[in-house]
Amino acid sequence: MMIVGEVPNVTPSSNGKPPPPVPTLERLATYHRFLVDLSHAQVETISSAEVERQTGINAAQFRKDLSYFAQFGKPGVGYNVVDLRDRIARILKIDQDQKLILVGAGNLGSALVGYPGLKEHRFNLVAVFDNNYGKIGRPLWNLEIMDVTRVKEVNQQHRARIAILAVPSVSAQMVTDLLVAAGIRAILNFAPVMLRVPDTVFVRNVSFLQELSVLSYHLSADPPFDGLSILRELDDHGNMAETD
Amino acid sequence: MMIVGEVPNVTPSSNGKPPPPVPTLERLATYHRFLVDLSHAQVETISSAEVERQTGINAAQFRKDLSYFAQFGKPGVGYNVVDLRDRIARILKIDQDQKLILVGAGNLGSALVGYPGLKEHRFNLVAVFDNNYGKIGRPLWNLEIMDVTRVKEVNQQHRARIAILAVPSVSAQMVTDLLVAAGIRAILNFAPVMLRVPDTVFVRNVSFLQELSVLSYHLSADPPFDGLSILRELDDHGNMAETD
DNA sequence: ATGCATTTGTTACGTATTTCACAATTAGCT
DNA sequence: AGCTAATTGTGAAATACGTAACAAATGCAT
Ligand SMILES: NC(=O)c1ccc[n+]([C@@H]2O[C@H](COP(=O)([O-])OP(=O)(O)OC[C@H]3O[C@@H](n4cnc5c(N)ncnc54)[C@H](O)[C@@H]3O)[C@@H](O)[C@H]2O)c1
Ligand SMILES: NC(=O)c1ccc[n+]([C@@H]2O[C@H](COP(=O)([O-])OP(=O)(O)OC[C@H]3O[C@@H](n4cnc5c(N)ncnc54)[C@H](O)[C@@H]3O)[C@@H](O)[C@H]2O)c1
Repeated sequence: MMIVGEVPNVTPSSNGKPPPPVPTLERLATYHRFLVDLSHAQVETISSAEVERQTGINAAQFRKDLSYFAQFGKPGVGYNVVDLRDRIARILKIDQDQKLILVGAGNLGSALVGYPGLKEHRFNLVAVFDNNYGKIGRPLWNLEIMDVTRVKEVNQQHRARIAILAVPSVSAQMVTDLLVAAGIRAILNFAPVMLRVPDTVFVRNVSFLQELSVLSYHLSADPPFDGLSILRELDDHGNMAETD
Repeated sequence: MMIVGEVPNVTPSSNGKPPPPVPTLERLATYHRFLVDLSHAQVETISSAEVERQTGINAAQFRKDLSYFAQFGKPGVGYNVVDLRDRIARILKIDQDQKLILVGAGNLGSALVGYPGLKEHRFNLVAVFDNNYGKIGRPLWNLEIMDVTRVKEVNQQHRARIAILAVPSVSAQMVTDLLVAAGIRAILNFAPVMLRVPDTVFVRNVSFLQELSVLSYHLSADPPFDGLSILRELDDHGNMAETD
């Protein structure tokens, strides 16, 4: 048994090479998004140095991240934007439709169900569940909210492997157990609790309160509001003037 | 100038000691939440070993995290739950009301405005902004949506230092510049883009698509849906049976 | 009061991740 | 074809982070 905060470092198709670090995988998704934008802007090729300039991610980091998978670029030239975009999509398996289910059709869950970014990344939300009888049977965007107790039965049809969990903290573990029993192998958890899952199941936690707390800490050295003194040093894009 | 993915490692009140790693700060927020729950359950004291059992975070890690700040526990006894909870709150500056503003009263923004967890952590949302004239002037929960062009003016009143950014990617940089000009020092960014900010401003990104992509990658070694074979090994809490 | 079982705080160690630095590769130019 | 400027891919060095191990501190039982 395992209690999960981070995803365990397992290699898909365990070969000889060292598995890519999880931070590399996270950045891969960032690169993908960035490359999508570049491709829309008709940019043909890009160098690692230019990636650094535009994203702030160190150029060597970018190259090393890619090196875990294959060779993508041409020395002296750079990377073909469309090619790299598609190859990263293949690595992350966001090049083909992937089914998702969601539990918890509340405030946050409803926002997620209507989020077009999911489709754009080929995540296909196929079912939404709740335990509130006032909600079950009602439509949410293009889906009908279903009884959470039917999740196993319903997922025998869909065979989704990823679930989004957007229920209150107190219910999160209970629902997780249902999801695991329904064959779910990966959970994106929005409740601020650590879930207990078998070690065959991956969990990633999203916690805004945690993020806000970290920001709050970082401000704690500062005066409550530094007035507008700093603003005099800023150009009209809000950036520091005169810095390289 | 700096383009931010992670928060730079600056110590509040730069003294001699090494600054706490950012992962430590993230876990601190997790401990705080956990301690709140324990205090509600009337638990008086807890040992690092028990923290490990209940959260999955290594006991030595827990002790080391705390050691960056002060001594909190008694050897042979453990930690006083309420005391530790409050001292972590002080470290993260979530022991006193902290003003927030939010830009982007869309799907996600609306869910966030109504999120009671904010108040519980003493984050006090004081103003909401949008650029859609159909929304400006309308109420959202207990606030009135204001014109984003007024953000600087309005924040001269409130003097909030933290902003939540929930606008579409294309607008994110533009709005960020307004926020910086309005004296905002920390941004929680939900748009899947890297923001350019002066290095006096902290940014943390929240990206579900990135999280989903990492999960997607981890499943890529597996068969599409591993049927129910695995379920035979699970007890009725969905946990692996017979694993230590 | 002493001894024992427990648990902390911290130093030392090990692993993971990032950054550096450079040989190797490519395209364009003459 | 050979030279040049640009840029990759990658081992090696540097940094950051996590884990283990243990002396010091505490409370409890006798
Ligand atoms: N709203 C936000 O902006 C926000 C932000 C950060 C984190 N979160 C977290 O996300 C989760 C959901 O937040 P929310 O604001 O949407 O809450 P909510 O109360 O609006 O929605 C929760 C939904 O879950 C359903 N639910 C409760 N128990 C259930 C169960 N056992 N099975 C199935 N469904 C069940 C409820 O009926 C409700 O529809 C919470 O854990 C919250 O802490 C929310
Ligand atoms: N909805 C989700 O569940 C979800 C999930 C992940 C990420 N996101 C991200 O969060 C952001 C918001 O998503 P959403 O679904 O709420 O979008 P949305 O379109 O529902 O809302 C965006 C809001 O921002 C406002 N806006 C646009 N330009 C603005 C500007 N220049 N100044 C002020 N306000 C402006 C719009 O009027 C709208 O009200 C997007 O970047 C999206 O990618 C959303």
